Amino acid sequence: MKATRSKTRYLILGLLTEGPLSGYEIKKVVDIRFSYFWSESYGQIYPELARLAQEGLAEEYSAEGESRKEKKRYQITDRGADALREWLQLPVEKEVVRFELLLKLFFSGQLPAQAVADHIKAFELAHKRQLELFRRFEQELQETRHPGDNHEEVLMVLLFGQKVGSAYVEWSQEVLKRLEEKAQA
Amino acid sequence: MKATRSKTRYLILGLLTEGPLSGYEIKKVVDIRFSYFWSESYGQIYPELARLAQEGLAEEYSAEGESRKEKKRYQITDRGADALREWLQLPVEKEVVRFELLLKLFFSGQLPAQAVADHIKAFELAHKRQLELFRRFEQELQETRHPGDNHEEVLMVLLFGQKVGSAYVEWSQEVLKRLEEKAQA
DNA sequence: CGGCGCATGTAACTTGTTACATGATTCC
DNA sequence: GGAATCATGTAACAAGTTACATGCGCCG
Repeated sequence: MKATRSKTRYLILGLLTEGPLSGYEIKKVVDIRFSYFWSESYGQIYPELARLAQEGLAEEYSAEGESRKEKKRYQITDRGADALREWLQLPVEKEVVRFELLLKLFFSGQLPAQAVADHIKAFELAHKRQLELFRRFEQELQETRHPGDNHEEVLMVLLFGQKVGSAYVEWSQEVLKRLEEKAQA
Repeated sequence: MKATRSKTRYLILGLLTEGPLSGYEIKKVVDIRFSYFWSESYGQIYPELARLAQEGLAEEYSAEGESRKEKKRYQITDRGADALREWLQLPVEKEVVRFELLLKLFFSGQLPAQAVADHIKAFELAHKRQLELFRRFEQELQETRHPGDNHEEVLMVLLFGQKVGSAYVEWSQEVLKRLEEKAQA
């Protein structure tokens, strides 16, 4: 059974439903907007765009007014939109996560207590910062919303980041407390 | 820069600190105990065990009393323990997560509301079940604890699963509520 | 005109999964 | 005796990252 087809193509098709984009722009959007739940590299994006074009799910787009060459934008085709919808309806595969931090915590008996605490603190700090970014992004969103966009969806995805991020931070604080108690015992 | 070395070897070394194990047993432990934050396949484990043995970080272990052949257990060497400790102290790399569910939610404008709700419900159910498993595992732990084991560490890792799992479930419920409101509007 | 950011792409590599081959042992 | 599970391993493939090559256009 070939369970997994790469999801890169559907990410691309999804983004193209909002308008034509180049490979470079796709990478930008993913890095900036999706960073907390997705990632893609150029090595994935460019070949996949070429495949999509070859299979007729996307096609090169030439702007009317703009004679800007050197920017190869693609737009989605009807067949591409069908393929996207089909995939959207398929059940979500079990997500595979790998938390190096938890591995290190699990085996931290081999280590001075301070070293583990440092790992946890770094994790806590990173996610506190991320929560701050979420907060700012949410405000930004409230100011620019207008009907017809996918605002509600964006907010629900954002809420995921916020809820999970908060759980990370709370957990960090609880664990740091326990590590301290343990050190004093 | 070659940032990432595979972490499989450190997982193995970590498990071997608690006693000799075979490849098959390692897979079992990871599947049962680590499933919510780690995964490994035989295709990773067996070759890595061979490499560890070749590099002198682990070695084949022959049980004294047991003449059970067909079971190739490995034990960690001093050099292996050093390598593990060294890795444990290195900063944790940024975890890469990919949530297909969020991708589908993000693009769900292309889809009937019911289809998205089904995805969320499946996610909610899966994590509710997982929380139930956590609860049972925690009880089991309380009954079998004794000094010298890595009980505190196990509990802290478990707490992560519980906190994050709860966040997943809460988020699901909030999103389902929003989807319903949206459908009625 | 030099450097930086924009932009496209690819080749080499690493990582990881899956499917298969093979055989022993256990339990019904 | 047949099914399930224990057990080890590998080969083929899929997925994904990184580093590099290349060149344009703009700004100071």
